[in-house]
Amino acid sequence: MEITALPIYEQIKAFVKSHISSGEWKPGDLVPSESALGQKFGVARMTVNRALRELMAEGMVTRLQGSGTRVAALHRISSQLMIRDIRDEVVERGHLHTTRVLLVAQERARMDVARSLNLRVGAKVFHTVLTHLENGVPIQYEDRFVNPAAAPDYMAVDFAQTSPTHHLLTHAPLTEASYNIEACLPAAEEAKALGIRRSEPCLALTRRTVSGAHVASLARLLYPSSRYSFTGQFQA
Amino acid sequence: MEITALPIYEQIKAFVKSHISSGEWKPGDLVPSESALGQKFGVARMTVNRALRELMAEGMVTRLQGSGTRVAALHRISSQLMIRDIRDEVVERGHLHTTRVLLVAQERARMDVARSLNLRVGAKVFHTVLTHLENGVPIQYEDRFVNPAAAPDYMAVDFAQTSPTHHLLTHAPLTEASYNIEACLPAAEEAKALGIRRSEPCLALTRRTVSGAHVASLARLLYPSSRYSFTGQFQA
DNA sequence: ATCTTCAAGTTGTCTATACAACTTTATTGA
DNA sequence: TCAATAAAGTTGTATAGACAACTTGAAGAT
Repeated sequence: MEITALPIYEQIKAFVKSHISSGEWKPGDLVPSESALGQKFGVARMTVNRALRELMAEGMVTRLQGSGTRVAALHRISSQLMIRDIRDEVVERGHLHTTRVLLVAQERARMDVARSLNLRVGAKVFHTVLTHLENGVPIQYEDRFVNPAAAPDYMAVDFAQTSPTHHLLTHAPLTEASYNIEACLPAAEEAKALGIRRSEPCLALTRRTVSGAHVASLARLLYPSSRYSFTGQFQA
Repeated sequence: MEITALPIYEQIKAFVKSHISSGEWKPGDLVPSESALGQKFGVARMTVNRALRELMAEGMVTRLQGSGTRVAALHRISSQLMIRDIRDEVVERGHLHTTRVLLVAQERARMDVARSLNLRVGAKVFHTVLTHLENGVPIQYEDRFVNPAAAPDYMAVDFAQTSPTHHLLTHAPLTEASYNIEACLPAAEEAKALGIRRSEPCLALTRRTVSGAHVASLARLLYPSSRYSFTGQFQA
């Protein structure tokens, strides 16, 4: 006896999933057609359609109009990645978050910055550099350029209270983002700001965010490997 | 004149998205109800339902039965992460993929390996070490332990032809995975195998995969920072 | 042999309706 | 005043059907 009767489309999803993860239906195999499954379960085709459509969105199957539904060859798995405030992250762990502001300035865009922000060389940009500390220990060095058009009030923010990420997320709604993660050794001033040796490797996350018509921000976030790593998990 | 007439539900999604990303509808605001949007667009409620349901799956809105649809507070953005074969990745770039096999052995599990694979200390495990080369240049050092229960034929694989990832994905359907990304400096033998200096930082991806009831594999993948970085993008 | 055409099967979208489940607000009753 | 009830509005699920768009393979024509 079931405690909670799952909706039919969920039952169908579970049925297909179980055949896939048991290995009975292998990558490339045809999954029964919508009408076949509809008959089998005694439901309308639209119900099966929803089940298979959601399985496709989850990357379990591929569908081709006119051809059929097949078990996906790649186990593409989506992990819920968030662009989130490191302040929230620290607080969530029950720790103390503090900030050390190293630079708040209005500058003229160098070529690389201008290209990333989609501005002309020499255009006004906001530039901030700061470190985020967890219980007094530096865990992130944040070097950020902001497009004034996307966040005109950025310079007025008290970064001791409000993180750049928080201000941007609330004042420049996020529409698109791209990132790059690499390993590197810190430059002299970065090592000094983080309180680590220059030989300690770091994760460098470079992120470019778009808000509406503007490229809002270009950030380089540096994490000492001894104090931070990216982690995640997915489930099929 | 439109070249391709988007499906109505896509048009509705675009309509709602544009109001959100323009900032006109702020986080927490009520989105018009399904029936209201249905009337506005002159379509059935089911069509609007699909649009809003997909927007919820994308994290743009939250929905509460009986209450309504609201603009999501957090811009949660999901990125499609893949567990894929590095061989495919290289071939897709139009380059030559080769493998250098350094170790294929049956061993007894050390404590850390046993714990990760959910086995007893001293249990039989398969252990492979190899480097993946792109156009002759080493780009990944792969150190992997495999649970014999999940992939009994693993030792018979010709790793010059078939990558460990490929064999595992096809013989031990993936149900769950967790990963950790960190920066590190290579050990002596790793640096040697990759042909880099010991001072060159690397990305280390540690991945644990589960297949059905078994923990299938524990892999440590090492990428020289000068030759590889993780990259991705999302779109709201 | 090769190309064309056609038929069957499949997925993609949309409708109009129905009822269930739930939330919120207003009304009623004690 | 407070609690219970009712009503209105909203989302969740499911149906039976319809037509469009597309793929595939078979039959037929050249």
